[in-house]
Amino acid sequence: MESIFHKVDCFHCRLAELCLPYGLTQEETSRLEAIVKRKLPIKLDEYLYRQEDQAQSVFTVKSGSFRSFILGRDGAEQTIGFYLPGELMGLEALQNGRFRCSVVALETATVCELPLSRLNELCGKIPSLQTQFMRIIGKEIVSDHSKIVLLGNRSAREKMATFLLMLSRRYSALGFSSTEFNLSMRRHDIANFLGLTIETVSRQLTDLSNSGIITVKQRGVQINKLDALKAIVEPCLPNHFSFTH
Amino acid sequence: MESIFHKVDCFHCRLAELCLPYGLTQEETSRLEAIVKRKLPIKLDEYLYRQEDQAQSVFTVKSGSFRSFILGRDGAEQTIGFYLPGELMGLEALQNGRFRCSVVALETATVCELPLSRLNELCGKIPSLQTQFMRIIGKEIVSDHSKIVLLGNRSAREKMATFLLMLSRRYSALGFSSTEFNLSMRRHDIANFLGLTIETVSRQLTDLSNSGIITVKQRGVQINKLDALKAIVEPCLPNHFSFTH
DNA sequence: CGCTCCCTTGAATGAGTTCAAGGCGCGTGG
DNA sequence: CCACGCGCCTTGAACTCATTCAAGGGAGCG
Repeated sequence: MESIFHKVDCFHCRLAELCLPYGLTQEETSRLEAIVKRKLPIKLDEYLYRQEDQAQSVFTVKSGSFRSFILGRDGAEQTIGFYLPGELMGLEALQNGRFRCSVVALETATVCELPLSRLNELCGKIPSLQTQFMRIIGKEIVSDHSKIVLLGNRSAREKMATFLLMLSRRYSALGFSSTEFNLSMRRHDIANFLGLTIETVSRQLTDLSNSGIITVKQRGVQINKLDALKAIVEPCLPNHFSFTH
Repeated sequence: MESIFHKVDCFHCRLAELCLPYGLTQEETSRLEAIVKRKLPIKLDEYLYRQEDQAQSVFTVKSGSFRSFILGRDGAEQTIGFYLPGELMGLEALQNGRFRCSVVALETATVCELPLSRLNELCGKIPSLQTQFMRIIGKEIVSDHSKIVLLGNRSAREKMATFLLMLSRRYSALGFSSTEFNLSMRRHDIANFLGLTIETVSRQLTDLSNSGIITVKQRGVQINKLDALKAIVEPCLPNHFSFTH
């Protein structure tokens, strides 16, 4: 039974420096480790949690990827974001202890579960954990603001290019190739996230492909002209922002 | 000189229960009060802070209102949000101590300045302050997600109706009328916030006005048929959300 | 009175959507 | 091993909602 759970070992986790243990001593890390709950792997299209669930915990992605979305009364979804390894999910629950969106796995994935009560408690005791938690929260807010900018006034082409560059950037931060990766999400998810239709996303991808900037093969994407892609996006970026790694 | 500064008295502040002191004892409140810095009033179109400024503090609105926006390299602005009394500004600085957007006053306004280092410190000492800070952060994240939903897949009419209802709701939480208020922002700001053009906003307002749902007179808005306005928006809302007060 | 800024209105244009059809890859079952 | 079906994606053509372009109105202020 034990073997199907992933091991909790924050200190040796390759994601530690993107995650809560960043900046903690080995001793502090093991105190954090002690509150992490093990969890069974989550399979494609399974829910990690659902909108309106009572929230006891937040979660970090250990492997695989997730999509979060909000469901309207009319049944329409709006995808809020995608989560890659090292990223923290469920922060919206800080408001009142309820999740305000649903999260599903885009592929088989594992997570670390962090009970909120114990995490808060520990933050009071370990100042550098408190600091790092705040940094992660700040990052979430900054990232949400970028999404607002993206959705607000950008053309389909700019949205698509930005989306690819954001992924490239995040994969590269994880030590993967920044020019070649697989999209774990469906076209439908991308479209919904970008505020476009699936047809528009498809057309944008073929356009970018036809101009030689990228190569698309199913879910696989290869960026051939990173500069050209950046050139599409650059004028929209705030000065403080850069896709240069 | 002293008289042009507003007095810091969190315990008697009418906004206390929307703000950080909520849930604190009188003694705890005065400890919080002690770290609040006085600040000169900010006039129309003046900056509270600018994108890329070093961030020593976060701010709560004491009176008046603000607009936050991100400036792109091409000079294009994207309005991120509007702030009314009791709301906390600058949380994005938690990421790395820099502001990631600019904030300008929409009218003469006053703020309470909270130095981040001292606030963090105090959060470690007062658990209920830590809790309330987290609640406010959670609220910010939830609100950003609502904006993403709003910008993602909504028609101009839905956007406009949602915008008016959001304001109505927030004014009512402040003890003002939920059916009659003045817009402190220009049409341009509304348009930019909603991802529309100024002309479209203008047309939507006249449409709503022509159908008798609202009355518009310059910046003044009166909601005549709250239900009709809600009916435009309802189908898009998540189940957990309600404009009922 | 004559500016300027802010907002409204009308008509033409266009980017993205909608509708419709077809293709491709993959798993299942004959 | 092939045939079939299904989910996912692409492509084309018509349409539509919001934008763009252009002009004018009205409040506030020197």
